[in-house]
Amino acid sequence: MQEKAARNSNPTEAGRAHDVHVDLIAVVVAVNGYEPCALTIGEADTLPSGPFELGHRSLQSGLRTWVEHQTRHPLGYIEQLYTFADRDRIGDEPQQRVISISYLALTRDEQGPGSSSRRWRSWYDYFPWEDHRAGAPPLVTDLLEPALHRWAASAKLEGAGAERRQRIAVAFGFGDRPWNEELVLQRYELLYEAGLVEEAQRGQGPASGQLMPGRAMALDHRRILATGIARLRSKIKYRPVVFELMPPTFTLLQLQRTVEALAGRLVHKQNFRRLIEQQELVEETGETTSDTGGRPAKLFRFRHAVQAERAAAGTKLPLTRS
Amino acid sequence: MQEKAARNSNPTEAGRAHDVHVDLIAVVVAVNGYEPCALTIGEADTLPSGPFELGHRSLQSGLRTWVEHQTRHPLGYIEQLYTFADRDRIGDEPQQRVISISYLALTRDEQGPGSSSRRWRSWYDYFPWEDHRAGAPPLVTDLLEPALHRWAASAKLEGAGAERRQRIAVAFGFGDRPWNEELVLQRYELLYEAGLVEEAQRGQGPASGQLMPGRAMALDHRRILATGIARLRSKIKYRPVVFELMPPTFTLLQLQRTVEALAGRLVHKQNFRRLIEQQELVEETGETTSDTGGRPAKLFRFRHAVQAERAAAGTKLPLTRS
DNA sequence: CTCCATTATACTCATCTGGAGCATAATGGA
DNA sequence: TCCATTATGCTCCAGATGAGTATAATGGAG
Repeated sequence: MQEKAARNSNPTEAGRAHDVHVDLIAVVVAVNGYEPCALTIGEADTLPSGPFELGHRSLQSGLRTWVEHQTRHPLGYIEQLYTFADRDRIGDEPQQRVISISYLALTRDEQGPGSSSRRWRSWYDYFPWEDHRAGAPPLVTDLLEPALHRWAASAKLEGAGAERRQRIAVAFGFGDRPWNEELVLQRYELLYEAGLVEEAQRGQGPASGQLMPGRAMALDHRRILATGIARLRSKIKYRPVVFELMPPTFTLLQLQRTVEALAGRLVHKQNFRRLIEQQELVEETGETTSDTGGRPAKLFRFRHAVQAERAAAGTKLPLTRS
Repeated sequence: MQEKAARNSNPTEAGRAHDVHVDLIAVVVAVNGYEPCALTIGEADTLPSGPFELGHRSLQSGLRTWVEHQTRHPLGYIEQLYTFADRDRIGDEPQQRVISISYLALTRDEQGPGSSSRRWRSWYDYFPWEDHRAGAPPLVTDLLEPALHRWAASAKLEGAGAERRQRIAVAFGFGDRPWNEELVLQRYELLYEAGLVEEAQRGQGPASGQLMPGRAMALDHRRILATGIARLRSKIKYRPVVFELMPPTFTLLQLQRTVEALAGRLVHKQNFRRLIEQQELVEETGETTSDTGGRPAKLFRFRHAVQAERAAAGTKLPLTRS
């Protein structure tokens, strides 16, 4: 009844509202051996997914069902990423509309049974330009930068070249700009726009032009993966989500290496510890391990209590205290 | 073809994937007279919305079409909010599944023609407990706090009461905890869970128990509005989106009052200016106005260039510089 | 057994940033 | 002319952050 009130007052609505196919799709992340990995299925590079059905209690539970069926891998933390619809990028004419509701899930790779259909692959296989842990990869300055600048130079409209150059510089940190690890999606979309990734050339006949290194994925899955990486890189900075990827106990260096794997860049060791400890995110277990070589390291565990205690603001407004 | 690869490897898929009705729904925000307003339609408290159709080029353009048809109001900035599916909250049995893809849009109230079907209403009409510009509203301590604590006390399971009390304290800033203006959705959901808002009692027969002040909305629109407010309150802190709500030129105090209207709390005047100016978000027009009383104020305009120049990180990791 | 490479952990120091408040400058109206 | 009011500039202080130095435990090489 209220349903009606909500829809009536528009002109083109003449009963021809039509239904749409809805897919649930997951970016499942784990960090294995300090490599950040995404879960894929089949031989193709495909993210786990499946249609949203009547039987599903909710979007999340539907997603859980699909992923666990397809990969035999249980999911822990889940959050919604984004809802995509314009699949025209892939080049298939939309006879019927498909919508993809994407999710980010964090787990650990407990090697259970049934791992045949599941495959972890480092996300840097798909985005080799994103790993700056050993400094900017040569690939960036040797291949990406010149290719992107050629694309900028090929702009037809007045001023469009300069605008492209600026977008490129901001996204990739060229010139004296800083590298911003969060701009994963912007970088991928720039490369797509410049025709430098395989997905951009699908449906265009035989491959034309030079492609940048990095595995392609099915459909628009690489874009969805980029969205997930960007979200995670952003989120680790203001929410204690890294711990979803850690074993129950760990050393501070293990924690640091995991963060570095995700962020794709190195952090200052002493300051990292200070940050973690002053926020009281962890507590000592009392045990130590010398598996790491050198002086034995204390083992810590996540203080689950912080989840409830805090809500983590992130002020950037000069609020008044009183 | 790859489509197939993506869907084949799951067990329950036996051709019975079914289609779903997809609605696009908008939280359209403007600040009128320092009151943050949402756009509603009809007599009911309903957000503008309409079904996603084959004719729509993309989700966003579909949304634009609906909102502009329903309200004759052009939209500027748009971003996706969240995709909702579990309408069971409203109490209607799902014969068919409905999915709502919600968007946040920012505009200014240029009073054009055809405003009959449009209606701006302060979002504090719906969430009176969210306006802390004049300090915590009496409503919070006089009504909400006792009612929520009664609910916490009514918990059956062991420990559940304490857990509820903690959630309440964090969400509303009780005890010596700080008020966090971003937790709009958590607060609404707590009140919903506690049965203190009208929506929670729909389909439950005649109203039972005491309701908190604040207008209800159709369906789950109030939850969607809460999501939009939360997103906006968070976003103004790290992206220059306020300017979408400002006239072309403005004084710094006008800008400040607008931010305060959105955040629901006061900011420190001098520090606010410092923040704005050091980030070079605005530039002087060279003119002044004395409409404000007292010493005439300089007029500023937004430096649109910053959109391109920066990408705004938000580091919270102790990165190494080299 | 000693030395050394390696990792862990504790401090120090300079700088930056954000929260607060004081002081001075222009207005219009009483 | 005085005053209320708003605008705007500047100082101060405390806590957070970036960076580096110093010391503590290990295991393994010689």
